Amino acid sequence: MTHTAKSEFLKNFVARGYLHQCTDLEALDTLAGNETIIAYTGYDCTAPSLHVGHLISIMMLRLLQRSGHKPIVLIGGGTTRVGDPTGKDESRPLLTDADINANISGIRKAFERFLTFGDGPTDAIMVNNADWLDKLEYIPFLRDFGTHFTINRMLTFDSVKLRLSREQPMTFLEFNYMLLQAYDFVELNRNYNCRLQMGGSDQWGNIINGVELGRRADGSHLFGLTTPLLTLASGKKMGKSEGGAVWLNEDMLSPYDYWQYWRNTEDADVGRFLRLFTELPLAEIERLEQLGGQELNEAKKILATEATALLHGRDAAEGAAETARRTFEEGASAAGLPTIDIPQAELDEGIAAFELLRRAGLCASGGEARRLIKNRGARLNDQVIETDTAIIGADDISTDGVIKLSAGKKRHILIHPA
RNA sequence: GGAGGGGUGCCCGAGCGGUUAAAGGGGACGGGCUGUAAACCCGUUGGCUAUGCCUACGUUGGUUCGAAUCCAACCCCCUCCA
Repeated sequence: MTHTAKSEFLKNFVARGYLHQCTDLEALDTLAGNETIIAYTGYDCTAPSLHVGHLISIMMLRLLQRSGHKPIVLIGGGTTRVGDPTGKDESRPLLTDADINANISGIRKAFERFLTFGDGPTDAIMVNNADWLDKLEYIPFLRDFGTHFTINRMLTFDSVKLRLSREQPMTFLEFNYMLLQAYDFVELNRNYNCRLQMGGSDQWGNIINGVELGRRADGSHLFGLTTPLLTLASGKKMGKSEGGAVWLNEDMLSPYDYWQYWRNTEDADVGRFLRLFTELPLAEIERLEQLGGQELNEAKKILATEATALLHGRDAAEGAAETARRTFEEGASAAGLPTIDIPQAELDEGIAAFELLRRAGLCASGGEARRLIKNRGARLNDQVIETDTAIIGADDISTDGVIKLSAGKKRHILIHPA
């Protein structure tokens, strides 16, 4: 990696820490300096929303667009029906077409926050590989493209090799995944003049296949670019918050909880995350990551607000910051915390504490709630709940007209009588 | 088709007739220390309108006072052979 990037896009790409591997950095840099690159990243639609694990690649597409190039978001409506075996020991359960379509519309939402879609030369477009994969004819496909793959080579790919070496089954369906994904690149190149595929480092093998297939089938010079696999400084996997996955869609994770996720970044990750997940100037980031000890918390708040603003908008981000400030720094039951409605009549009657914790979504079951209370981790209006059968009722409504229910120090819910 | 090995809780994995809601580890959650961090220490970890009841060791049936543990059939996975 001795090449020093000159193009706007790759200069920033490298400086902000997105680069892991590239098939031909020098040639890509030249291309980026001379013309508008059309590039794509593929997304499986196995869940109704993307999550923070996808964020680095979304930011990468955003950077691409802001550098004057054109992003294509490829939704894997077709490949999801096959299932990417990469990094998995077991086949995924096959999703129904209805599930897949519902997931596609959920996923679309997040992209609209980060990219500008439209018909212009650098406007992003979204395509679904089901549009061409579903129509493939078996024999013609095998004759046109199957001849460019040898089983010998396919067996050397990690996605296959790992599965086999661990004596886990891999079906022929899954084995075909890499052909189909490679074919996507060829299809996008032919129809949209797409030259570059980007993705996480775990997709390197799949990306290379596409690049090679394009060269063999069409003689095209295609490029692949990957980002590093992100793990936390402590070695843990990224993307868990108190209570589950960090989804991008607002209906699955509130802006407040999203803000909290970034606020709780480990010290050692702050600089890296500021570069990857915000658009603050690099000089500013360098200053922030110099902060030591407790002062680093200021940098974390900025990270949280900037990252949240990109996804949920500036207002929501500042609102979340303010709610957090009042909750954590003043210990108040700040408005803006996630809220649920409970009918006034039920509150008048009184609800058992364990039951309310479950209804509020703070605990998955009544038993879990009882344990939480036993461990002195449940609080009602900031007072520890002593017994699991305690009754919460209208008397507990504070002067703000709500009841604040907490599980641990960080998870709070406001109960609103309705 | 044949021979052998195997299917245990969120995951890995012990148990191989009763004291087993099932060792141990991981993960997760809560508490402590801190800075809403990491590391570390402690606790919890099937469900329920709960001193009891229900569900659970691939499935179904059987033996037994009693089965995750023994038997039978079936399903699935792995390895070798054809």
